[in-house]
Amino acid sequence: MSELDSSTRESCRWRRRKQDRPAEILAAALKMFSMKGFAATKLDEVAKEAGVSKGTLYLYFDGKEALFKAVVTEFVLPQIAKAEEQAEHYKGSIKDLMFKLLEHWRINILQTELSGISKMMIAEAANFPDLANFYFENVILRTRHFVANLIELAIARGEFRACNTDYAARSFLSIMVFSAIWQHSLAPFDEDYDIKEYLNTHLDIFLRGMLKDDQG
Amino acid sequence: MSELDSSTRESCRWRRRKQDRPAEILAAALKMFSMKGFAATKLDEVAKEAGVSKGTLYLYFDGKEALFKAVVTEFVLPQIAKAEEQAEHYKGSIKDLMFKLLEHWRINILQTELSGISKMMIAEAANFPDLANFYFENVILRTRHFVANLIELAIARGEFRACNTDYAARSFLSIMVFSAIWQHSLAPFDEDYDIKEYLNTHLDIFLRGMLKDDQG
Amino acid sequence: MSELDSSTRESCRWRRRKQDRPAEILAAALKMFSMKGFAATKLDEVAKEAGVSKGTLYLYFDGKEALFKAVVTEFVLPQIAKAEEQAEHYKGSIKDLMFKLLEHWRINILQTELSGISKMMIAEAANFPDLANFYFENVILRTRHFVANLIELAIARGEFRACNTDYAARSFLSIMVFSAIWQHSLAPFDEDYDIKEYLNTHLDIFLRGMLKDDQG
Amino acid sequence: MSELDSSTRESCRWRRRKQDRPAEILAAALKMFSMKGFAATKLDEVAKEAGVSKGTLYLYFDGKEALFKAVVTEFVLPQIAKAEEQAEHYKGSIKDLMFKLLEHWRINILQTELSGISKMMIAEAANFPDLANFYFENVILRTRHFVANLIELAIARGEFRACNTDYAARSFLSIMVFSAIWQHSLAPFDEDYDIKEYLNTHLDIFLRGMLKDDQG
DNA sequence: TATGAATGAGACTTCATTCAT
DNA sequence: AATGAATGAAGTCTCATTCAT
Repeated sequence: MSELDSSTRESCRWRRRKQDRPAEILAAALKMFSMKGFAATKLDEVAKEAGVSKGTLYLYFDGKEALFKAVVTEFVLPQIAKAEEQAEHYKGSIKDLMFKLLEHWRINILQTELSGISKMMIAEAANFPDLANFYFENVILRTRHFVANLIELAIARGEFRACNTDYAARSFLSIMVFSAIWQHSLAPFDEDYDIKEYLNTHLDIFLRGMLKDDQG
Repeated sequence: MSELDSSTRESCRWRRRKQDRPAEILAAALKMFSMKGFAATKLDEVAKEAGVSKGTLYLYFDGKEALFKAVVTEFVLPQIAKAEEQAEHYKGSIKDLMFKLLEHWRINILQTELSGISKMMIAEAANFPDLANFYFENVILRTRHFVANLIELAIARGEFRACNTDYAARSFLSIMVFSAIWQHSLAPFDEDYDIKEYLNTHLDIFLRGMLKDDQG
Repeated sequence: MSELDSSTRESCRWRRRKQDRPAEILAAALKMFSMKGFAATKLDEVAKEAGVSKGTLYLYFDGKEALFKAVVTEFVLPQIAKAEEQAEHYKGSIKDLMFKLLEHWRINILQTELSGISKMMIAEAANFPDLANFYFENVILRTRHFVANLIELAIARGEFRACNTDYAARSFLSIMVFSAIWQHSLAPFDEDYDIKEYLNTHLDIFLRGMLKDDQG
Repeated sequence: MSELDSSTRESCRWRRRKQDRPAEILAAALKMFSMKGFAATKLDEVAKEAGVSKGTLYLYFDGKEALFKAVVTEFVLPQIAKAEEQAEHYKGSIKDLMFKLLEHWRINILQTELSGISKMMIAEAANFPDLANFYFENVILRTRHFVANLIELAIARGEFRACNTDYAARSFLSIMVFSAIWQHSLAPFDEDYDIKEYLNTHLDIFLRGMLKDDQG
């Protein structure tokens, strides 16, 4: 991996690329934190995973907590922006959009290290109140409004039946969040677990429950 | 258990309460572990919460890991037995039974410390593989079969539409598990969160999605 | 063991014999201390070996150190008295007396728990200076004088050649002490070790080295 | 080793002396272990003695037991090699060689910290069976064969009388081992103890007991 | 007298953090 | 910028000792 990458960057293959260091460290930290949790992750491991020395971590981050917070904030916001963008330009039924969103979620989040962030926040919310608050405001609330607006739109269009859009959005989002959490906890023990099937089934039930009777 | 015991120990107000110690310690440990996670919980805190000294913990449990495992195994199995029993004697529609189950879940689990166990297992599954496996087999699979059977019955009765019962059960259960996890993570930041409303909305959607068109 | 003993004492078989407690505890302590050393011996083990509760130890001894000191002082002095008495009444050559002494040593000390005391003192001398001093004065010096006197007598009798009796006594005694130490350390690994053969060979060499040339 | 290294590390007066640390720590550990025994030695003391912090010990050794084992194995084997080498090149009587060996033992072992190893093994053999076994095989048996061969040679040469060479070797070695043990236990209380006199007397007796009558 | 539950000081060990190189 | 040896605070665990019964 490093061989190929380095050859594509400038001409100095033999020297380590300093501009990539933060990203490499963040990726390593995301991997370790989401695997083992905050406390059980040793900075030694993160450093080794990132291919740097332990001291180097401190050149880029103020410490373990700061690294943890950086992982959450750096990786999570771009994803939300992407989702919102995807929705904005979408022409078609809300039902189809929701399907698309889940598919995107499955491919770009669930099946990557990014899904670990959900588990990390769940596990460490009580130990990092300010981070949890940031996450809640900027991730949870923002996506909830986003989804609630979609549902409202669907109701206005006559696609969904009238309902409490806020709680309907919570329901939809809990499908997504739970799938991410599961991925990083008990899914490894759940032998015949098929993410796609799970998401489709759950979305199917959700949509049948939301659509107006004359739809579907 | 408490009724009988209390009559025999009335006289010993001070120390020497060997019979009660394990339960007191387990309760304290559940509280601390579910609040702060395994690693972030100090045995000092558990001891203080239980009203004993640090050394006393070791009279009843072999160490921190053993205590953690005991918390999970001791508290979780009785709850499942209760749920199964409740279902067994139920006369009425599956729809109503599901409503009852969620209500029981809300009152006896979500609003007690017991809901912390779900978060603990999610957070520590990777660090306690054998415990996670035990939990998966004895809690997840068992409840999943239990719910899948209910759904199958509902389909046989013509109450629910035909579907993949295994994944439908996963959907239903993920509602429950997620509500527990939420309770111990971001719910404190979710100011206008109403558990009852959340559960009802989600169940409503679920049932609308499951019921045959001529039902409801 | 307890059945027989108790039946021979008074009539109360069912009650524990309080007058034996200290001796039972000392015997148990000697066993454990000589096996595992002072620090590695737990009072729990001593109590269990003695068949009493841990708290009972404190009724008879002031603590672990006091118990250790009692083991050394209680067991060791009677043995010396015995040896001295044996020598006093002996009619015969010093050579034969030394053989008898070693035989007595082998049978009554080496092959019993008592030999552990030597190892204990060697191992713990630096940690128990006052005990070591007591042991040195009352055991080492006393026996050294005793043996030196024997050698002096043998020289006077023309049985042994003239020599530094003090150091000759040290040599003889180091045979005895070393055999005891070996017994409780590496003898278990020394598969074809035969105590009797060892003592006889060593004594044989010693005597050949001490006897006047015309003796033997 | 020290010559070369010292020239390369002259400049680093402060920290960062990875090359020397293990030896410094081992020396400190040997001192403390042989003084106080395994259990009574605190790693704090070893660290202080070695001039490093407690944590540093763990950079070089896996823990207290590993440190103890390292002390035994690292210090003991070179000594045996030296003794064997000394004997191999010796021209002269076995009697003189034994005198030389004891002199070497006195100067290079007894009067240095190295003699503490004997006491340590005696004291802790039961608590470290695998280490004791290693010590027995590689130290005791090896030196016993070495000495037995010398005695056999002396007999073949007509220098010593015929005897059980194995047990004669045990006798000779027990002189050496005992002198080391004594050094680290009761010698401090033995005010007029003179190592040289002790060894010479004991060797004198041993040799008189071993030599053929026409020798000496 | 005897018990054994309870204690808490003290040891080993880990690991985030620092800093001279 | 990067290293990694060194640190020491903090946590887990043990066990001699106490004391109410």
